[in-house]
Amino acid sequence: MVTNNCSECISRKLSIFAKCPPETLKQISIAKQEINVEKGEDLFHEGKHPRGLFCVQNGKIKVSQLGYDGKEQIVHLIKSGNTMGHRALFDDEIYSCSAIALDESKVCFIPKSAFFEILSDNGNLTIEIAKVLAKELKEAEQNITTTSQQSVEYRLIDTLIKLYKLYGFENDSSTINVKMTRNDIANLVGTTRETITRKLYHLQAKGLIALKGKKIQVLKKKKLESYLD
Amino acid sequence: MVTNNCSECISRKLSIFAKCPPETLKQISIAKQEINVEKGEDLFHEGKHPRGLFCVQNGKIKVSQLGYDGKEQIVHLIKSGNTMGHRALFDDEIYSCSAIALDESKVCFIPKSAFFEILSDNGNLTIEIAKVLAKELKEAEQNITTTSQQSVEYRLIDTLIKLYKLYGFENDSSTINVKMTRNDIANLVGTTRETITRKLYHLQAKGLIALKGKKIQVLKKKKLESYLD
DNA sequence: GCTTTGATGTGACTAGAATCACAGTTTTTT
DNA sequence: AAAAAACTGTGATTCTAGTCACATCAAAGC
Repeated sequence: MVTNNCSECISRKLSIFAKCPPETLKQISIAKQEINVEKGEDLFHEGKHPRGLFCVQNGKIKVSQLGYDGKEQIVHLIKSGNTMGHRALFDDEIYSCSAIALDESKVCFIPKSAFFEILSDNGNLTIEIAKVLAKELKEAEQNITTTSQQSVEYRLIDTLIKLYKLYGFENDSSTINVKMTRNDIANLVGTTRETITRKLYHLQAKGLIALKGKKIQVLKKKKLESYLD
Repeated sequence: MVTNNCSECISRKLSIFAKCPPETLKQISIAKQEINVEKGEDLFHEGKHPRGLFCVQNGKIKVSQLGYDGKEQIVHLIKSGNTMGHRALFDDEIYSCSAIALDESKVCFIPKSAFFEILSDNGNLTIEIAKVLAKELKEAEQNITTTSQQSVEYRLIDTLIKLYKLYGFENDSSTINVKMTRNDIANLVGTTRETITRKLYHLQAKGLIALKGKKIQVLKKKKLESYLD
């Protein structure tokens, strides 16, 4: 098995390890193992005990939790360079979320003990993690405000914008570069599948987007974004 | 002016500074200043630049943000020992929330520069903050799921339970020890004032609570909590 | 005291979105 | 290629909670 060195990982430059000195990267390279997940497979599961940190080399992953009646709520979307499981490692509890690949993904795993050793050798890294947590907390708080105050249509537009800001567009620079089912979109927006179907058609009828199977093409980006003002 | 030493502060034992060595406490005691706020006054305000960390000695404070049409959403409630502003300090942006006293409160303020100096001398403290952020993030994520999946009645019950778990009961061990307006409760639950009025009366009609002006007495704690199963 | 302001209660009405049921379509598996 | 499974679209219906309007009540100030 070839184990790649983190110093050569392009995704690293987007991650909390971006500014790590070579020694730290070496430590991580030795400690880590690489995992490939297929679309639909999970990396960790709600209720289980965290065993380490995940750092995504490439792919797309949804982090979601279940409501009391089993309905999924997606609380976070992950792309290259993002870490997963840092929340649970500090909270020191069982996972309150599951991570499921939306696409074939390559992920590095750093076991808990090795991770905390690396942290104790590198104080700046703890600060980087605090920054990520702070950013995620801000986003979550804004999400609460939006969810409890805005209509489904507003939240859907907000979500579409977040999707292309996160995963970008395809070569045509207008088709959002992610494949999600209507159900996934509903579980992200916080509504039902049927309502998402209707609202997407409504946005299409207004000429803002074009539906191409599971892909969504954004026709009027500026106008779409102006809806949030 | 008498400046109290943090080593003697009872609220400290509940705070991120609980396990700090005496040297660190001395540093903080010198750097901090004490602030008294009256009910309704604010400690910091959405849009302003963070200047430091707030640590609450006693009192009750709401942390809220405004939706696009000016409607308030309370995203956090604060009691003795809690810190405020840590999120903004790491996120390094303007405040996305305001902190307004629900009651007369005494708060210590540690300027940003002093705070980061103390952090660099004490690596464990950064970990404590990461733990707080992780806990708050978990709660925020669960809040998202509840808000987007549950009815107002469920969320109101959930909120009442959270209120007495946070602020406790009065001497009768049944009246929740906090005074909030119907509007505050609505902005916490994520609904309107009128709906909160109606739902509170409904819970009273069911014999679960008794309304005593701005105070709420919990008559059937077990039964109330069983609604969330 | 009286007055003003803010907070609360209540009814009538409306609408946005959930739910249910089923047909049609796409994707995956064998 | 056929069959099975998963996903999507659509209509009809229901209902929760938002909105509006106004009366009442409580608290704070002069």
